[in-house]
Amino acid sequence: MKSKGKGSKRTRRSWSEQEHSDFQLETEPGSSEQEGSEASLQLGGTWKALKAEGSTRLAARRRRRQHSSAKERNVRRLESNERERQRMHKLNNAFQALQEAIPHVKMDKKLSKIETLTLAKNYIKALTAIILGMSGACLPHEGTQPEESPVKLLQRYQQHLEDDKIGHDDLSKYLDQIHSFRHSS
DNA sequence: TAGGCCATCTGGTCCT
DNA sequence: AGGACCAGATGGCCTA
Repeated sequence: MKSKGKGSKRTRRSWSEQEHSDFQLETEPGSSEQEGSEASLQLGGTWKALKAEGSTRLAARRRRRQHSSAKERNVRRLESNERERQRMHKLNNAFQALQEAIPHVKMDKKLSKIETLTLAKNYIKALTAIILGMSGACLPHEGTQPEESPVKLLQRYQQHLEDDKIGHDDLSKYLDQIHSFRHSS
């Protein structure tokens, strides 16, 4: 895993750190909040949200915001930041769990998020191909049964574990990917 | 040094 | 109304 200085992530000027300069701009009632928001959007280079929004909602939100003081908004923003941080941490934990659920990967290297998703997708496809192949082999009729429940498929898979019927394209693809990850690390 | 990846902040929208 | 979710922006760290 990459060693990333966690403390250094807060080097960007935060909302609360900007509060004094921002609040000084709020001298004219009714103009400060929205203008500040638009200015930040302009600086950010995105007008998508503004274009998409109706004027009614905008006005409602503007009224709502004007009722709260700068201090209250500051507190809500900080709370909101903390919630977002926790949400992202949970998301990262889920990514970590997913990575550990993929065999032959967790000991090798830290996968990026896109690598984790791609590998998991291929792994699922490989397992699905194997299970479908096995279930098809022991069915009385030709072909597979798409309507068969995953539970039944899993049961068939468990019944035929000792048959070792491996060798599908998806599995090869998955194994190739594992191999490339190992060699790239 | 450029590019990839990431954490965090932020404002908007959706949902309960 | 407030929290969850989302996407854009920003800046730091790491590696080729």
